Amino acid sequence: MLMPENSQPDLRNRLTRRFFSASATTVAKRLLGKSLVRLTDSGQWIGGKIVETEAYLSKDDPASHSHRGQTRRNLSMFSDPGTLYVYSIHAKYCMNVTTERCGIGSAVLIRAIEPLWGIDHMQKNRQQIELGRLTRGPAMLCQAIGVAIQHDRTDLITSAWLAILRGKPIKEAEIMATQRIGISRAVDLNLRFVLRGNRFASR
DNA sequence: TAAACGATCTGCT
DNA sequence: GCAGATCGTTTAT
Repeated sequence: MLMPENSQPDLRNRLTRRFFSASATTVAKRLLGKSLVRLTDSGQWIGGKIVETEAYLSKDDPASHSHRGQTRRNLSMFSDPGTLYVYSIHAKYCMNVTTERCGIGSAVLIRAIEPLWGIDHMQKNRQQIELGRLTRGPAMLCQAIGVAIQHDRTDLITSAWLAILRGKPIKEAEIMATQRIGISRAVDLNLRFVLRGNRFASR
């Protein structure tokens, strides 16, 4: 399951702007199985495989931060596709990637990864040894890979330290759609996507 | 400027 | 499984 400690993510497999230029729902599904990687200050790539995402739409989605239009907080959600949107909630941070096109305001919340690279580094970041509680939730994930509010607006296509890479293709049957977690509006939309049976997804 | 509210997590049962 | 911590942003006064 887990990759050998010494294997490195291959930056040649980086996703393009085109990948993120689809609807949030499509991108949310397609991000499953991709690798989220971050270069630390000490020159080490850390991260893992995306196993859980949620789509937040621009229209007809009252749960989306963009629903009431642009504010200071959600500005980056309206940027070019492939831009990082980091927001704070409950004194923690969560990360999204914008989708579709500039000015739309749709994005995908990355909720959980399967730890693969730099596990020891992520454990230190979180003061958490247990793998099952290392990156299992959007705020845990951000803390583990050291993403915070100052990284809002980072371009995932060109950034030297943060990237998403292609992985083994995922079959539709491996994807499970459920209600999104922790929201009070538009609860009936099935916009949360999980790699079926993966132990690193939340819940 | 005050009050309320989260796209949450942790620690303790 | 549940109560409580925690703090930036939004909304009300």
